[in-house]
Amino acid sequence: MTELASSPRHRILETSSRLFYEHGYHVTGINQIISEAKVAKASFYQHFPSKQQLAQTYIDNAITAWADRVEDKIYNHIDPTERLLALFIALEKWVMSSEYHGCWFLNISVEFRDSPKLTASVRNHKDHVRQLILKLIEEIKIKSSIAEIEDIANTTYLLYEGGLISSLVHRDVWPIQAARKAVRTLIG
Amino acid sequence: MTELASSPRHRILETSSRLFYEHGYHVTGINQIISEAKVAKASFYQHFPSKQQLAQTYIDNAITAWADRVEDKIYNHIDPTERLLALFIALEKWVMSSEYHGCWFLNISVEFRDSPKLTASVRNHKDHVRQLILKLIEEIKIKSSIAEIEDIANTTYLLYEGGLISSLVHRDVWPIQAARKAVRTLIG
Amino acid sequence: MTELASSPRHRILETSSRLFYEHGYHVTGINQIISEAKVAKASFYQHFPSKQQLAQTYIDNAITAWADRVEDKIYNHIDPTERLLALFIALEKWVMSSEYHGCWFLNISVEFRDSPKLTASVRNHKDHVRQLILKLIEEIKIKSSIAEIEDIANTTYLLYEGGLISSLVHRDVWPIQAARKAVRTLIG
Amino acid sequence: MTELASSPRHRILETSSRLFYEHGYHVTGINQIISEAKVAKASFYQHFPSKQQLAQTYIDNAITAWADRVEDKIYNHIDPTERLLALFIALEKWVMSSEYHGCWFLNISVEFRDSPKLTASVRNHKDHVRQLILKLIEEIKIKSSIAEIEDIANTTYLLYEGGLISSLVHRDVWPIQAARKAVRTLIG
DNA sequence: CATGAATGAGGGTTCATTCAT
DNA sequence: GATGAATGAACCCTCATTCAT
Repeated sequence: MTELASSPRHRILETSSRLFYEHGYHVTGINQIISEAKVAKASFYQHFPSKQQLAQTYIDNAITAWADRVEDKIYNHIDPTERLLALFIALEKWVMSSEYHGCWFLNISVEFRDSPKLTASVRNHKDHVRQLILKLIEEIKIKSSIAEIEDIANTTYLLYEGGLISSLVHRDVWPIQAARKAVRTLIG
Repeated sequence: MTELASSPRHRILETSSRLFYEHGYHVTGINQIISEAKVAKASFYQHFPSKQQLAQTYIDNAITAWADRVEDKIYNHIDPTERLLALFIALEKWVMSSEYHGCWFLNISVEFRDSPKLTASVRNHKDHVRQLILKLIEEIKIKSSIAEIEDIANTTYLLYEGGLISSLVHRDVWPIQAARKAVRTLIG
Repeated sequence: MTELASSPRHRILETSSRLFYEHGYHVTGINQIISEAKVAKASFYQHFPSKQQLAQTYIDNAITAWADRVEDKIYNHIDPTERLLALFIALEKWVMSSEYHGCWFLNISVEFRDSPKLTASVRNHKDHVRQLILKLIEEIKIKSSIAEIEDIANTTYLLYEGGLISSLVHRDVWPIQAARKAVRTLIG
Repeated sequence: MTELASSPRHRILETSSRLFYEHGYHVTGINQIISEAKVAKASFYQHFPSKQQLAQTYIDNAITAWADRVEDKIYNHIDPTERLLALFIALEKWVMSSEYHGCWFLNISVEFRDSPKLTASVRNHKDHVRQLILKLIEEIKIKSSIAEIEDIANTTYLLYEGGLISSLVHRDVWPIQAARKAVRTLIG
């Protein structure tokens, strides 16, 4: 941590992250952010040149935080299969916590379909997710061909993403549970 | 047809649908809509009581249009398996047309995560999609148990949704192709 | 009566009179009038060239109606003093009916301080009221000098007007009752 | 003084007070106010949350200013009777200045007959005026009974209010002069 | 480094009025 | 004579941003 918990910059980031995630970028105004973060308006622009730039920082931070959290969950386990399933179980808990407002990154992709830079960040992140899944599948199916492994990885990735978005749509945990079940069957 | 192609109401609907889909609801202003639809501002409000209500109409129309288009594509085929795959193939064509800006309904779900009414419309629609897939799977796997069929339907649905959202994220057709391949394997 | 009770013109007049009186001219829109009067918009403009012109008609009608109503109340009595007091008693009943929203004419004078034509109508009307009071005082104080009678008439008029406006301000009947008491004392 | 004469807030208040008084609240738009006050639109809303709230501030200020001005005029005199009449004389001068557009407070009561908060402010103010008159009458009629004093106070108050509103209606100073004459007679 | 006042452009909505039928 | 669709201007208000201190 390079910044104190109560630094203005930190408060802006915390507050805006919460608001962007819960309600969306476009419906969240600067005034709401600075008011809830208890920061002066000019202070905001001292730390972030624009709202758009804040969004970029928000994404970058979210990507890092995701990686940290998920790697924790995964490498708690030793068994390769359990490592893969940990991905789904973590998501289940999150969805059930009723603070789920969709996937941070998919939401951004949708809200910023016009912004090449931000969508590229999300694309890169999701590519990493796919690589991670691929690596985990490799550990599980060590005897399978590369092509087969890639197919399973893609399928797993799509089930994961389908679970992410459908849990938002249906406001229920069943999609991510169904995804886990399908993956379980898939990897034998 | 109750309205001529050039009626103001029709033009508003066409224009706003395009803009909402391509760029999003919140970044599209009334001024942009009426200017591109070549309609006076008060004419807009003669036909729609509010921008929010226009969004609701937009969704309802999109749901109807989706059903029409998809049932066409599906029931062109006789073979049950081809019927199911037609769902994916149609999507592939759409994504490849480079006019793909994500799923109309998932986008709405994300952009309106705070609006219970609109998200309910999308949820209902996606439930219908799931029912449709279930029906198609039933035709294919006539000998399987209900539980098995339901699992396959859920998996297929999640792959479809995963393909929809991932095609937007990656701006590529591979996700929906991978989904089709997985479904092909799944239904044997 | 030159018009049927349900003619469009009549309905417009009835509705707008009620709305203008209860809420005011400027806060009452054409749309509200035609909607409550169940009249098409173009029909409205067939009968009245403008909203302003409707206001003029509204005033003129109100003035006539006032004269009709008041002369009724007054000439029910024979005793000159009771005739004068009838003016106040009628007002008391109106204020107590809790449908009192101020004096039709004073309200107009205030709401249209910029419009010479409408304020002139009200001024003429109030001059008539003053003449009426003068005539009634003359009947009562037949032995007094003209100057004395004029003073009493002016005082009575001012008490009446003060009662009218103060009943609105205080939303209570006491002002008009106090005015009546003062007049009673005044005329001995 | 907490604000310089040329502060935006001050200019908004000065301009809107003038416009509200001269032409009325509902016919005065925000655009007119900010244009004449030479203030940006957003600056307006930095100082006042809404036009309605500006009206409330306008009333409160007018009430304070009234009290200041009137107490000045009254307590310039020592003789109790002259103190009471000073109330009427001040009004005469104002009406004759030809900048008279009615009583600030009565105008508000009429224009905002639907707004309980604003009418309550006016009602309170007018109650204070009545108390002030009562106090002045007490000083004059020290030998009279309480009931008698109250009657005289009420009558004086109603004559004052009648003079206020009738000076607007007739666009002439005679009503307030007649009111003064009546009060003169009344207090003997 | 931190601030609150000030801003231009635009947000969504409603106004009184006119037009074609 | 009656209608509902269409209009330009104006409504009140909020946006992301900058400036002077």
